[in-house]
Amino acid sequence: MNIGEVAAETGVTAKSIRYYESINLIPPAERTESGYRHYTERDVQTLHFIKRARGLGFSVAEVAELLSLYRDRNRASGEVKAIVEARLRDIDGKIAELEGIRGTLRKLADRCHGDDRPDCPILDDFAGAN
Amino acid sequence: MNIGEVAAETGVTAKSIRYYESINLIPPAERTESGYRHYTERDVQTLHFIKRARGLGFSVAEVAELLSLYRDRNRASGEVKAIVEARLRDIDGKIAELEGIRGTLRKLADRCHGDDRPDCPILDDFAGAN
DNA sequence: CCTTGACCTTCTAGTAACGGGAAACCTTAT
DNA sequence: ATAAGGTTTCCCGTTACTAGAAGGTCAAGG
Repeated sequence: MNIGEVAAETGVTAKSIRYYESINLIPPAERTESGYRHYTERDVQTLHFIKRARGLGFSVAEVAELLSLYRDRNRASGEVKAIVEARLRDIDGKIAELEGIRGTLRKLADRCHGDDRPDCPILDDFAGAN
Repeated sequence: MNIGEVAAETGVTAKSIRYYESINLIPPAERTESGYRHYTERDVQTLHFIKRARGLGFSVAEVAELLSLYRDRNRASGEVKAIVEARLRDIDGKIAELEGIRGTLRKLADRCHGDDRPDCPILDDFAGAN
């Protein structure tokens, strides 16, 4: 398969596939005589793995770790779980932060009448008024 | 005040202050004879405003809009509120996305024993096993 | 055989919002 | 006078790509 077919099948763009190759997330693809990249079913599976992990918010660096654990038939599942737990803590922190912000903004927005008048508690707050 | 003093007082780094000037978020600072930037109390207030808005997750572009509304004594509070409501929708979307991911990862992590054995439902999932 | 259009190749530049660090200049204190 | 510490500009690096340019390749149709 060439890169376009793989892109269509995996949902990873050709640009991204080349990018992943350039940063060594995936090994360099085989080339046809004319220089086109050529992929096997195994490469497609790897890209599915990457897409899934990226979709769950893992950074490319984390995906690289996960992939290397995936390829190591002797890995300890504890290592994988540790990465996932770290990501979960990260997510919990982000959700908490966003909820805090949401609470603040919700209160400010509710106190702003939001019409043509210039009076605005939101801007007053940002400007430091109490 | 020097840039360093302003940085200390506002919590915005000198680097960021120069950056904000470079992108015209704030007007160019006055300069002393020798070229040092010189700030007034008003500049400090503006930076407090920026810091507050950035801390609530508004992009620099949004902060620029908010600042210009803040400076316009005739603005309609509705414009401000619209920006905040848009940000709130954005936050709701992000929280929902993160909660979805969290649910998925939580389930996967709970099914992984996380010890020295290689067997790992997390990697199985990423690899496409059902 | 030639052309056309859809692919493919590499390369560069841009994105958001700065942080790091270099080289050179200024200020303040001793 | 000199040392320490602040400031200046400038360029690179960060994340994970996307956009686009210039040019080679492949398959189909006339």
